[in-house]
Amino acid sequence: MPKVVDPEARRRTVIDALFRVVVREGLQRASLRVVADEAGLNIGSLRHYFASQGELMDFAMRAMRDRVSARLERRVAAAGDLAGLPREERVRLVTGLLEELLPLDERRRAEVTVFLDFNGAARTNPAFRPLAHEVATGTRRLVHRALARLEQAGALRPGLDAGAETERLVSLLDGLCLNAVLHPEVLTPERCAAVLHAHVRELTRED
Amino acid sequence: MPKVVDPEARRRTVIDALFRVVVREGLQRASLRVVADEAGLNIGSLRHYFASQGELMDFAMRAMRDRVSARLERRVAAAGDLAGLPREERVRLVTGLLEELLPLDERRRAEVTVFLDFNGAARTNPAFRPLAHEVATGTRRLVHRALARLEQAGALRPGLDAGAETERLVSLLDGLCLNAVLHPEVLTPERCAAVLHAHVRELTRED
DNA sequence: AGCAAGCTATCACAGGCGTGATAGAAAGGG
DNA sequence: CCCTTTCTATCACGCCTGTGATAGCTTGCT
Repeated sequence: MPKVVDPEARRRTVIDALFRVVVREGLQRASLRVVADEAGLNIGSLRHYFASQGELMDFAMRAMRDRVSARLERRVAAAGDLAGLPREERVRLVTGLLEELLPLDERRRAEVTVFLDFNGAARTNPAFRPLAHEVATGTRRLVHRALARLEQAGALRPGLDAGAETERLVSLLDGLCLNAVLHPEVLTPERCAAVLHAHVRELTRED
Repeated sequence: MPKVVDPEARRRTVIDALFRVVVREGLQRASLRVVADEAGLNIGSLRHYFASQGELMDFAMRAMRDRVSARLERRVAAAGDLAGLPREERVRLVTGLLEELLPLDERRRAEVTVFLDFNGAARTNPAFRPLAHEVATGTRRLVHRALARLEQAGALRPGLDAGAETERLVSLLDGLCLNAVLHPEVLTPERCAAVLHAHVRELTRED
């Protein structure tokens, strides 16, 4: 009966425009008017799909989380059951999974940039806090499981506390993201990956 | 001839108010009117000491940098020449210096919070970029020197690349700051310090 | 054809922002 | 005392923001 537009697709183009604006000019510049312009839409049209600014932001950030976590789960699934794999293969797979969290190409760079801005905003914006908290615990769980899988294979150096190492690795990854996004000329993707590799190598080194 | 107010002191009270606002409500909420209210000043009065918003921000961020770097230099000076000190003493001093960069008490927590917001803004605000870059290279230099001092004492594990370890330690510190500020309930000051201690211990461990 | 629902486009309003301009108060030096 | 400089306090302007309201267009079903 109505028009022929797919609302799902429309919302996707809008939040893609939002992400472009956030990456280019920051979250605080992502007003309804600016995003609408970026999407080539009229603001009234945009508001037909997102009743309010809060709704837009909420939808966008959930979409971002879904996109990333889908990629991570795909990667985990592709790795399959690690049981029976040789030690080096496990280390390689786990490292690849952790690399997925770093801004090593343009796509991941954009995602990480948005996440950083969003997390920063979540500190003072109560509306963002639940999702930010969820993402934080989600990555912790992922990293913890990654370390646990190494431990199961006996690939982890003995005497390491899994909890403490999780915290260390999570903070290292976040710090790498931060520096790679804010100072890309000093922390290039190559150096970024190299630091992660060195860290994992140290965790899995046998004495 | 004029009034009796010390402009230096006035500016300090203003930027202290600014810092309080940034910590409590974020950098983007730190408008001239809000900061003036927080300082108990009229906006016109505030503008007598800071001609524009840019000037206020610039002054505030430089003041923050000066405050932190002064504390760091004091600490370095207090440590004095490390030559001749026993290995464990060196490690202890270096660890203490690095702890100065973490939000382990309210003062450092406020500083780190402001710095994170400021750095985030610097990504898209050209006016902030020079100072943000300077701070970033400054911490790198500090961390690099700290590691070098350990190396001089033979306290560093052999086979470590100083440059790579600097990058790793800087990112770890930044990540710890980020998580401690954004998720204080999961990364408490104690855990934060513990992670740093574990890292330094690992760097200085002999096999 | 015509109705209804989905969609696009605009207008208006209130509120916050930085800033230029300006007027008045305060206070020490002549 | 008064004059000059510093300081405080307000007003107004233009811009941008989110949002409520509304009118008009498009499209497909009956």
